[in-house]
Amino acid sequence: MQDPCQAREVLGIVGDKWALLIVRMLKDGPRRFTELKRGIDGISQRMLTVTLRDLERDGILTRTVRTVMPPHVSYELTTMGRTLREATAPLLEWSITHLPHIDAARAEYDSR
Amino acid sequence: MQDPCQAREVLGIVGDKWALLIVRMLKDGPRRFTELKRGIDGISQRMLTVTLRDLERDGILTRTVRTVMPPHVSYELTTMGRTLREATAPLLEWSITHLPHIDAARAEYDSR
DNA sequence: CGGGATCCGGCGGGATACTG
DNA sequence: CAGTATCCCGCCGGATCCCG
Repeated sequence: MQDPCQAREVLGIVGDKWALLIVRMLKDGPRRFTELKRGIDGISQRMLTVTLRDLERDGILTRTVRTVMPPHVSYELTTMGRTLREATAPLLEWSITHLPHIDAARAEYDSR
Repeated sequence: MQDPCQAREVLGIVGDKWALLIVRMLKDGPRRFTELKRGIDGISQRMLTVTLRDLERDGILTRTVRTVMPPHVSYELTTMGRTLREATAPLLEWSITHLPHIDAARAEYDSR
């Protein structure tokens, strides 16, 4: 709670603008690569791949490959991933409720 | 809760790796520029200025200037800023408790 | 003290083409 | 379908100098 250095490391995960969106998309169970790509508006296939690898490396999610044709790869939150998802839930709720205020504040700031 | 587009906008704030650290530093009341610079390890003067401006623009904090010599500028969370701080608290707690696990997961992943 | 202005190097990340 | 590989541009952000 009082160690800023530790907090900084985690912001390497959380600060990634795609990571939290991926974690959020996995909250109701495993998803396939293409499902994630369709569900996360604007993400390139490259960034989806890279971010998924990072999250797998960090132990946030697991990658399961079914070697058939066509391939079938699914991603699922680990136990730790689910706790992360819970920890970020308040933040996402905050987002929804306060975005109008933020937009208003910006508009007013810019008008000066 | 179910609008990913809105969530993305807020990640513009949260995704900034310095923003949350600044918000966190202001949780116990107003701080001066130099206090923040000293308190946030590794931040450059430029990024501190830029990030503070952005947060002011978004209505997260206020900037108060006392025109004396030497100048005295203090930053303080707005009401909305304090709610953001509360919303991010679980995430910071999560950080502290899970960082060892993340490091372990990384080490194991890299060893393969 | 708390910035603003400028320069510039690195890399984040998009677009495209190719594979098992 | 789920990637990898390559190219390449933009801008993030550090370093430095100046100012009220």
